[in-house]
This record gives sequence, structure tokens and C-alpha cells, in this order.
Amino acid sequence: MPTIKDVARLANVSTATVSYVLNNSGPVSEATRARVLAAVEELGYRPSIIARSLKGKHTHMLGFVLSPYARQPQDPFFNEFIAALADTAAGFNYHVAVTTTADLASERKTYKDMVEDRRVDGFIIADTRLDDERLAYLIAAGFPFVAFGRPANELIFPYVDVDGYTGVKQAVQYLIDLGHRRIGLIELSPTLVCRMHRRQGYEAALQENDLPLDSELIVAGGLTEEDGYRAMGKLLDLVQPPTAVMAGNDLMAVGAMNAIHDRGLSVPDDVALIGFDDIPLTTYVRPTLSTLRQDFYDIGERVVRMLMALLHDEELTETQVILEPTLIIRESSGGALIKD
Amino acid sequence: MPTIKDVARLANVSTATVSYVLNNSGPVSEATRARVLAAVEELGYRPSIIARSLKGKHTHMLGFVLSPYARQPQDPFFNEFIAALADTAAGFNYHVAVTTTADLASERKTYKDMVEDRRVDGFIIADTRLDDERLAYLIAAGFPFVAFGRPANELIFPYVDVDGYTGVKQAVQYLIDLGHRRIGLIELSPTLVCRMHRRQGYEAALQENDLPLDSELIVAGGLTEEDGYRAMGKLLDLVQPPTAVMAGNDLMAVGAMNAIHDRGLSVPDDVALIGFDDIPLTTYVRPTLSTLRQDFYDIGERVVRMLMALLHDEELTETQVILEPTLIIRESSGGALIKD
DNA sequence: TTGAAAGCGTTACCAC
DNA sequence: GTGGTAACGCTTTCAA
Repeated sequence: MPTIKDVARLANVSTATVSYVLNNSGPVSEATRARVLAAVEELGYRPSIIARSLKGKHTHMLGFVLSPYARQPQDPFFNEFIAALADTAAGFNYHVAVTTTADLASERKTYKDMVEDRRVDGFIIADTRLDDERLAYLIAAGFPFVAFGRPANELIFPYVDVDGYTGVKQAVQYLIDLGHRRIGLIELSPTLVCRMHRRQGYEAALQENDLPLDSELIVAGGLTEEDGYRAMGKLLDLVQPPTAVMAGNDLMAVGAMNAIHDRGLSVPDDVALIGFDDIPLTTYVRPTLSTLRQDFYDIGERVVRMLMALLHDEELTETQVILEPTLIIRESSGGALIKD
Repeated sequence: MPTIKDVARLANVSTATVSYVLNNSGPVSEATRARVLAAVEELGYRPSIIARSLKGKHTHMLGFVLSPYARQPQDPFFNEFIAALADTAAGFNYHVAVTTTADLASERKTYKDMVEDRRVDGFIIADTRLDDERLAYLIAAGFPFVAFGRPANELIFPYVDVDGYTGVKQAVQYLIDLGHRRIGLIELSPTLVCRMHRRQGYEAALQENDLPLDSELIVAGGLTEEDGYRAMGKLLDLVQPPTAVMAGNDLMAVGAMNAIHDRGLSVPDDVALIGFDDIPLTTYVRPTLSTLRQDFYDIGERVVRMLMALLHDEELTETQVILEPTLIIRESSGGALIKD
């Protein structure tokens, strides 16, 4: 591998001049520039990222830690999100280091290691939590990051989030307009900040329509298909089961769908269903799943752009971005209950 | 951030001694060692990965490039595989840089950049192709990598692969044993090496049972649910459609399932179905999908272990590993056609 | 058992 | 416009 010295020698200039040419960081005569460029070409020289980093104090790496804590690794969310991160970062000549963790302890250690080893210049944090150690740690360490998800407390940091409140409210309103009066809610994991907003959206929709808030219609779910299956089972066991259900995410909605089918009932005739996320799975199942779409690619792209601005000391025009999800009506939400 | 010099100063030793202690690379008296360790502790010192890399000529990074060319980004395969890569690498103090590419040209550029910039010490390559530029390039460049998938030609490199031939043969035999005589095959993308082996397994099973090889029963598929849907449509359009179908992967099997349902037919009564991969989706659909399981986590782990051995100049005990897939019978493959 | 110093490949300050 | 050289933080050779 040729180094800058080899280039300098071949072009009969100093290494400083080579550096000037390559980085446009000094005045160089056209003739010299041409000679340097020719030498670079001839040698196939590429500057060493590592040496550059040692000088420049940055790694051109972004960190993203996969945690089973808030999302299952099989959640297709990651595919789109990671692709967006990697794509967008590449546009800035950055790369993304993806790490996985098994539990909270190893997650803690991972962040600490990445920060203290200065392996990455900044982090992308997904799925903010109620009492989020990661956020607290990074803020305390003064380490740059941008989150997908809002804070639950008074912490201040840049983020992109989806408006779960408005989204769920709109979806539940849609079900109410269809004629549904008993609408169930299968909640996400209690530690997730977004669970809160979605719940509030659900309650707001009922209140605005003067529908009673029946606590037995709100069941703890979780994250996975199994969680949704189990939660739906509880709802179906009620003396008066709901005729429609809003699920915390698509995976649980599909679980709910299976629970309904396995009891010989039908979606949407016996129970209408709406999910959240719009993962590809929604169109694979029958009936296809109505849902609230969050554009993970868009979110990932925005998050990286904000982080790049942060790292380059640029002015962040918007530091907290809230995106509206789109209600996507497919088959599982059914038609009007009472035909006229 | 404290440097090695700060530690040396505080411990009243030279930087060399600090380095000896930290790397166990020189004889150090117990007293000195203790003093150094105390200083490290007090300062919260962590060696700079970058400076280390500059000396040592390695980055402690592994590269993995996501390509839509052979697998759709929404393929859940990636989740498990990437998690396995990241987990296993972490055990060796390595990290994984994940990059995405949009097309073959950008893929080519990505590999070139990563290699020439020496951003990573080695690559993991997934889904080998018939005429695989990536492999050719890395071999020509003498750059270390381990593949998930076999070569299609005479190239020699370390890999882990799943025995698609035996797997599919076994699955088709299973269908034959159930009484099926007309068995369809929905193929993977033609460029994938594994398509070949699976096709051969299909043909072998038919031949061993003296069943005719009907070319109209073999249809081009692809990768996605849509591909499977379309391919199944073609099979159902036949004058004499198959009573069972082996799909190139689970995603296409689910697409086939939907195609069958959408024509008012039933799985497995009208058409029995077996997929390949065992992604979580197989248990979310109704009927649940029979499939050949490949353990992506295991594969990812093995690939990284082999790559680590390669990078550390250790003897590779096995350089080409073939794993057997497991036939998993769920509902979609049905029971015996002719009940006795 | 310890340390001085060279060197890894850059960048950038300061002279010329 | 150009070049010499120190510096980035570490490892390692060589000498003491």
C-alpha cells in the first residue's frame, strides 16, 4: 500500500503539498497539483483512514446498538432502518457499526465501550424508554447522538419521532365511525415511551365520542406475535369482547389475528383489527392488515442527517421532529358494522 | 481523554512500561504493574483504538454489505444473521460495519472503498452468486473473507453453506411419501448458487421415485412474496396443476399460499406447500408453513469464527463447512393424500 | 526490569 | 507556493 510519502517522492514534492492537494487545504500551483494527482493515480494511492482519524480525532463511524429489550431482533423494522442509516451515512462518507446486546447489562457495557474507546463519533438511539439509561449516559458523557423517539422526562436531546397520539386517535376514530363501540387496545411494552402516546390517543378518541373508558379493554401486550396472541386471548375471554382492536404494532396485530382465527372467529367480521408500523408482513397475511404506517427509511435518513449536522457543528434547523403516521386501510379493519 | 503519557507520568514510569502492562508484552515487576494499574484506574484511561490500529495495521472491524441483489432488505434473514455476526465478533473484540448498496455498481464501489481505505480487516459475504464479482475481487485483492454460500466455479475460499440438495430432496421425498405425484418447484433467483443445489435436490427426489420430470412444474420465482404469488399463479394456470409445491424460500411460499387462497383453493388440501429458511413468518401465517430450517444464527457465528481464525493466522480446521437443514413439518404440507 | 526513541500515515503550523 | 517538521497515541526495538 503506497503512503503519502511515496506519492510525495514520485511527484517530487513534500508530503505537505500532497496533503494540500488532496484536501484542498493550501495554495498549490496548477502544475504541482497536476503532478501530485498524476502520482496519486499512478500509485493508486488512497489515504489511510486510520492515520487521518488519529490526527483528526474522529472515526467517521456511527454507532447503532440493537437491543432485544425494546424490539425483537426479528422485527423487520431493523432492516429498513439500518438500510436507511447505512445509506444516508454513506452519503457523508460515514459508516455505521451495528452491535447487538443480549440484556441491559451488556447494553450498558456496549455503549460505554464504544464511547470510551472512541470507536464511533456519534450514536443513533432507537425506541426511547421511560427511564432510559442510554440517554442519561450519553448526555452525561456529552456524547453526540440523535434518537428515534421522544424523551419521557425532562431530558433534552435531538430526536425524530412519530406522532403516535394523533395516529392512534385517528385509527380509533375510524373504527368508531364504522360503528364500533367496544374497542380493545393491545399495548406495547410498558417501558417504551411511545406506548404512552398511543394509549393517550386511544383514550382521547373514546372521550371525544363520549364512549366509556373500559379498563378491561386495555390489555398488556408486549412486542411479538406471541404477545399479541396472548393478549387477544384475554380480550376474547371477556364476557363482552371488543368488536374491534387497536394493536401496539403489526406483529402483535398478526398474533391477535391468529388468536381470533384459532377460535373460529373471523377478521374483520367478528373483530376488526388495526396494527401499527406497516411492516411487509401486513400484506402477506389474509386478511391483509390495516395499519398506521411509519416510514422507517425516512426516519433513519432524518436521524442521520441531524447527527451529521451535530457532528459538523452545523446549525440544526429542527432539533425535535415529529412525523405523522399514515392510516392505511386494508382488509382487517372491515366495513361499516351497520349497513344502511 | 487521558493518554498513555498521562498514565506514565502519574505512575512514574515510561510509556513503554504502561504498554507492557496493558498488553502483557514485557516483563514488569509486580510493584510497577500495580502502580501502572492504579494510575490507569485513577485516570479512567482507555487506550485509543485508532492509535493502536495505526501501529498494528488492523481496524478490528469486519465488513458486511447488504445487497438487494440477492436478498430483499426486508428479508428477516438479515436480522438473525447480523445479530450473530455482531455478537460473535464482539466476543473477539471486533465490530461489524454494515453497509447497504442499491445496485451492482454501488456494491462494487463499496467493496473497493472498504478494502482500499482499509476500513475493515475482513469481509463476510452472504449468498454467493453464479458469477460473483465480490468473490473475484476479494480473492484478487488478497483480502480475507468467509462466505455464507459455496462457489459456483473453481474459486477456492472458506465458506459455510447449507446443504440445499439434501434438504430439498428430503422435503420432496416427504411430499412423495404423502402420495403427491405432481410436485411443483418455485425457484430462487437464477443468479444464486444455492438455487442450483435446490433444483438438483428436487430432481433427484423425483428420479429416485421414478416420477417424470415435467418442466412446466418448475417455474422461475425470485425472492419476494410477490415473486412467489406470481409463480404460483403460473402453476395454478396449468391444465394439470401440481398438488404440492416446494418453494425456494419462505417468503415465496407465503406468496404462493396467498395465491392459492385468493383462487378459493385451500392449503394443504388442494396444494401442499413447503418453504425454505424457517423465518418467524412461517408460524404467523395460517396454515403455518412447513419448511427447511437453516439456522442463520449458527451460520453467522461459524462464519465469524472462521474469519477470526483467518485473521489471526490460526489453522482453520475446516475451511468448507456444509450444514444440514432440518425439515420442519407444520400445517401447510398436510397429511397423506390417500387415507387408508 | 525499565526506558528512550523510532515509527505508523496523516495534517497543519511556521518558515522560507 | 512550497517544504520541514512536530504532533496525534500507541507499540516495539534496542540499549541500559
